[in-house]
Amino acid sequence: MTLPTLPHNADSHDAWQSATGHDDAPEVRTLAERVFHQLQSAIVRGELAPGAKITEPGLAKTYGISRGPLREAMRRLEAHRLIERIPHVGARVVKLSMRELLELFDLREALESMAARLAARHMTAPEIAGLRDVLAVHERQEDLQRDEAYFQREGDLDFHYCIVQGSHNRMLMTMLCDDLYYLVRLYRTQFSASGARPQRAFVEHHRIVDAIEAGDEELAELLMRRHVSASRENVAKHYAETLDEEQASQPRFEEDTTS
Amino acid sequence: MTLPTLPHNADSHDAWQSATGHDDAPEVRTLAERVFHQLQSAIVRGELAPGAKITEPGLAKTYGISRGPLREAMRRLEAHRLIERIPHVGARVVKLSMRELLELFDLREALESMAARLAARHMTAPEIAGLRDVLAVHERQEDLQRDEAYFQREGDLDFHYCIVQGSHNRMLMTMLCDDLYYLVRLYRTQFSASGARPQRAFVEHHRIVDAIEAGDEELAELLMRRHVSASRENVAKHYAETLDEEQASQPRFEEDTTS
DNA sequence: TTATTCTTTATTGTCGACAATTAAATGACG
DNA sequence: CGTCATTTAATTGTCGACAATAAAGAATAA
Repeated sequence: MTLPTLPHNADSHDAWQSATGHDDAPEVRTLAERVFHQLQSAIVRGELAPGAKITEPGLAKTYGISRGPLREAMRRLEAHRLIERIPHVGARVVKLSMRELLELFDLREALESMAARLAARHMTAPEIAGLRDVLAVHERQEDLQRDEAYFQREGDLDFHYCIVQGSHNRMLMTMLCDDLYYLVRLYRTQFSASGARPQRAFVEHHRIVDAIEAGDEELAELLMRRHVSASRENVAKHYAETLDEEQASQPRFEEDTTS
Repeated sequence: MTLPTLPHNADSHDAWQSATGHDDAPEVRTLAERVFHQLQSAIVRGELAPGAKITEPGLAKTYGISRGPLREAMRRLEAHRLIERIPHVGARVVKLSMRELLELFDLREALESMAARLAARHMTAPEIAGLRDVLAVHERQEDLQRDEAYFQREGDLDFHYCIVQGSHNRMLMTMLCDDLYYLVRLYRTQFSASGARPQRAFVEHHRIVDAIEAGDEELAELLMRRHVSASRENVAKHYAETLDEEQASQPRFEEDTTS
């Protein structure tokens, strides 16, 4: 075996460790990454309509870059399930069906309940304090603008975001925060989700934090599970008719808005 | 190699629906896809050593293609967490640490227990019959080559694969079968995993199928949870010393084997 | 000798052009 | 008039070359 005569080992190895993508500063060192974030934001905000066709020349012209970086950005969007691609055909912004939305809730129920359990096991005192602060901020916001504002923007996700963060499980964090939460946000814009059960969700959040603070893994998991499940049932009931309309309406294609 | 006969879907809309990636025929319609599968197989089989540096010109020359398709394949590998990339620096085959391996088990516990619950709810009679067949095949194989062969190859994964399939949840199927299971297989080659609890796992598998056949969601979920958790504890105990060795051994870099 | 700076070299990021494939448009035929 | 084959247009897949960046090595000064 040859001697490790590489003096740069230590530094670069640490660099690889921290390269898993959870730095505070988002990755914007290349054109492809910048366009990826721009497109991701545009899709989640609804600026690119669900089902809209995406053409590479169109977007390349829009963002003033070549097709090379754009294709890489689109590959990442496809991996995050924000667009769908077919070889030699093209790409479209993903259009969540009711079925897929419910599937998404099942995933969240499984993963976030696990996150809550791990959070109850691993969260430190200052982390829990920070979580309380998040809830306090939400309380003021809710007190300010009354009803059904809690779920509207990032507020609710902030809470779940912190829980996942507290699980200290990097893979779980990546999977939920980097992948699924963008789909959740997309659904909210797509279904113009007026979640509309603010105070109840708010109470549930508090209960979950209580369980985490008490270190009660079982309870934290159970409460989070109910919380997500209740949200799922709420959506399923509220949009029961949407499922029918969806089947009835023809698969009308959104036109390309880029060229 | 035979030329891939492409099953051409007539209705383009159905094509979009089925484009989520669960066709029986793997997607090999483009160079990038072909190289992606080749690299994926090479990594999982250990032909590309964990931590080995990957250079684009090297691989492009090896596979006889340009850097364009290769970069797309690498992007997909990165999304599947089989390689790690740093802008302007390069890519390496992922090197699972013990911590990440245990994190992976937590994920599997959450997702597969949910899959078992959903399977108990949604699996049809013929699907359950097929699952029994899988177990029967395993029984013969185990009967043939006695010990610790069950976990070695695809055998164990086949079972879990079928359960996930039975959940009828597309997102769950994608997440487990297309993403995580390749990491699991990678870990087995990387840690040369002699799982070594064949008959017990075999019994557990049977119990799980029983619960699913009975339609007992709660029990199926609980048993699958215990099953994965037991596997996790088994690995954690068996490789408790590996964690120390890992910290002790210098982060020796695997050299590039492509050029 | 050791640390620092500069040079060199190799790899990655980006671009424009060409080839392959698909979907739509046009025309012929029953 | 409807159906099928052919042509046409546009988009995607692929390639090679150039520019930008970072790591490795050489040279200089303390």
